[in-house]
Formats: sequence, C-alpha cells, structure tokens
Amino acid sequence: MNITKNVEDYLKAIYYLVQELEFERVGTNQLAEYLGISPASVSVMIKKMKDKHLVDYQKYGKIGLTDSGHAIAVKLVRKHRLWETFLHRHMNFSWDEVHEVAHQLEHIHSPKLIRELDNFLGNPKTDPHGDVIPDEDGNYIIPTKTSLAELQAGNQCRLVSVKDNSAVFLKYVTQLGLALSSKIRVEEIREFDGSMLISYDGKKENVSKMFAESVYVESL
Amino acid sequence: MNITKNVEDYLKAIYYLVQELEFERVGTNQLAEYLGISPASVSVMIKKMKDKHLVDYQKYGKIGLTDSGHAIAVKLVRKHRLWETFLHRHMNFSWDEVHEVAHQLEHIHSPKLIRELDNFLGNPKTDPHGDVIPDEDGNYIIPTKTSLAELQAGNQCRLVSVKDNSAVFLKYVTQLGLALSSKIRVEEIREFDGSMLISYDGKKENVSKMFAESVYVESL
DNA sequence: TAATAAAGTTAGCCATACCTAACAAATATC
DNA sequence: GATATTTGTTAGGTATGGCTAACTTTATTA
Repeated sequence: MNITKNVEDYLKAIYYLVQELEFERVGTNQLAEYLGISPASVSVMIKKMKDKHLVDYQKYGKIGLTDSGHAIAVKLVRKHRLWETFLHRHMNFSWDEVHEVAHQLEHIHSPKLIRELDNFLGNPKTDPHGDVIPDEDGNYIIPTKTSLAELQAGNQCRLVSVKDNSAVFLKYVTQLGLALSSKIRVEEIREFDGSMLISYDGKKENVSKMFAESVYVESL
Repeated sequence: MNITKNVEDYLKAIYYLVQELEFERVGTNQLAEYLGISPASVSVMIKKMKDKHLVDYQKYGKIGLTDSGHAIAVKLVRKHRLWETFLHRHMNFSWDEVHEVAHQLEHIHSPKLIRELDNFLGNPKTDPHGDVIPDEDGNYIIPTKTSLAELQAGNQCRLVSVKDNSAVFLKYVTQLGLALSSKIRVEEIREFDGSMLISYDGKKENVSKMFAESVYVESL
C-alpha cells in the first residue's frame, strides 16, 4: 500500500481538523476548504482512502481517521515539527518562515534521517511554535491549553504556544514584541468586545479577543 | 512555467549523461535506461520539455540541454551535493547511504534553505564522493579527472573522487579500506586484464581494471 | 411539513506521467 | 544497396488527483 504525498497531506489535514480544532470528525467541505481544493475532489479521494483503510467514512457522513491513518498522521506531525525545529535553530528561519519548508520536508522518506535529526536536535520536546513533538513511537501528551482570553485582569502568565501558525499571525506576534516564554500580565479586560490591555517587557498593548484566544499561556 | 519533480529528474539525468559521462548528447533509449523507464515515455516527455525550452531536440536526434535547462540542472546538482554533505557530516550517513535521501531532498524548493545550508556547512567545495559543488551562481570548475587505471607501476597517488556513486560500488571501496584522500601506490599492473596490485595503509590488494577506472586520483 | 439552503456525490473532463504494442526511421551488416 | 538490427515515435491504455456542472441527500427554517 503506497501512500502518496497527496494522501499524506489529506491524513495530516484530517488529523489537524479533528485533533487540534477539536471537532470529532470532519466534513468533506471543511476538509476541501482547508486543503484549498474542491469538495468533489475530496469526496473522490476519501473513497480511495477508505479502501486503503486510512479513514473511517460512510457516504454523507463525517470523516475520521482509522488507527493506521492516525499513526501515519502522527509520524508526519513529528517529522514536520522536527524539521521546523531544525530550520529555526540551525537555518536561521523565523517562526513564521518554518512552516512552508517543513511542509515539503515532512514528505521525505527516511526513518534513519528522522532518528538522526531528532538526535542532532537533542530530542526536542516542542517545536518553534510551542507545539509538542511526538516521540519515535508516536506517543505524546496533548497539554491542556489555556488561552490568554481565559485569564482575569491581574493574572500573570507565560506564553507557551500559539493556536494559529500562519505567517501573518506569527509576524504580528513578533511585531508586538512577544515570543515563546514571554511573561505577560493582563491589565484590563473590556467587557463589550473582550479585548484586553496586556503588559510585558515594560510594554503595554491592546489586543483583540481573537488575538487573546489565539495565544496559549501557562498561568504563573 | 512550472517545473515538476519529474522534469527535474529528467534534467538532472540529461545533465549527468551529457556532462559526467562525456557524451555530447543523449539518445532517448540511453536516457530511458538511466531513468529506469520506457523509451516511449521519454519520447513523450522530451517533446514537452522541448516546448518548455528546457532541451534542444529534433525528432530521431539526440537530446541536449538548453541554457535554461542546464542552469536548472546545475542548481539541482548543487542542492544534491550540499544535502549529501549535510547527511554525511551531521546525520551520520555513510557515503553509500547519502545518495538516495539527497535525491529526495534536492527537490525541496527554498532558496533560503540552500543558502543557509551552504553557510551552515561552511561553503563546502566537494561532497562526500569528492564531487565539486557548484556555487550559488551555478559556477564550478570540472577538475581534470585522472583515473587510477591511467597510472604506471610505481606511481603514487591520493584518492580524490569516485566515478560510480552506487551503494554497491561505494560499499566495496569502503570494504577495501579505501576512502577519500587515501594514499595509494601502484605496485604492479597485469597486462592481460589491466588489473592492478595496489598498496595503501600497509595493505596490498588486487583490483580489477574496471575498479581502477572507477576511482579518480591525484598524482603525488 | 414543505420549501430552501447547505453539504456531499457522481459524471465527465483535464493534466501529468507512466505503460505496452505497433510502427517508422536510422544505422549496421551482409 | 538490400536487409537486419537498433533506435525512436505514435497510439491507446492506466493511475493519480485535480476541475466544473449537475444531481442527491441532509439540515434548516419558515
């Protein structure tokens, strides 16, 4: 059973939509939207992937991963995050630049390379966005994620990861002067729109509710 | 004009057959043989590549690279050899293991990554097989290659590169206890089959003419 | 509940890139 | 120079993975 680059992309997309965004299962349209292709193409592909026992599916239903599909997806996530770490630490890629190239690199097939890369990087536990890197056996703990938006005025926290890995969002975070492990204090929360005034590194900035929801923190 | 991974493979293959093996131009059958695909497929592909101005070609003639085709091929060679160097130096890949994975990695598109990789490696001039790595502008000097077979009994030399990068051949070289920059002395040459007795590192070994022709040396 | 909207599927088409079989051209040999 | 042999091309088929248009099913809402 030959898994193509495309099938790998589908598996990772399903994994992402199912696990990270916390839907239980994904619809063909959502998946199509996420992958930037037509729902019709997804319909056809999912049928083939079902034949290969990579996804759970029945017509007009929702898509889920089988155990084998899940295992492959986790391996891809591991590769992706190891490459991101490599690019960030050794190739001078900023955290908003790593994703695109890592997306290409994750399709390289070489168990030895991944083992060696992991070793070279010193078995990192998280990637440049604070996301957990699954171990060689595909095991990992998804940490309970608290968003900045859940805090109260007066609370202090440390930035541990981001919900949105898009270059646009990450550049904005960088522009604000924030990075992983930045220490943040919630100064005020505006009831009417959920925006907050936060302080960090001697700065004070106003951020939207959406921003606060896109940033995960650890309470201090 | 979108260059696919397959077209890249064709370009590199043509480049290799034309430059490295010193034919002026390649026939479709030779190319098909080298790529492990049918001549018919090559015929069709070359027609498309001609339309994209990547190759010089006319029906029933021989294939050559255009300037733009050549430029792309050289960039691929550069990427391939930089990745080989990386795999060998930092990922503990032996010189017989690097080719396959580098062949995958050379298709990664990211000018920044290649610049950074080159920098990370300290702008290496040669890869783990002793082959020259073209610079960022695609410039490189093909050194005059002297094979071990050209030497006379009593001559001394140093191994600088190999003609054959196949795992089978490289493993044999390693097994003999030879590596790049090994110092070799030609002890005897047998007229009838061109085989030679060579000595190096206190060892004495008999090698075939074909072997001697597959190893490039620098006279001492 | 019936009409409408949203979501999903099927059919038929395109591009890439491979294949085999049959044919055509070029080269080599008698 | 005629006939093999080698070399190369064309035609028609397969698989992957996209697309649009038309249709069906499910969900929503009046």
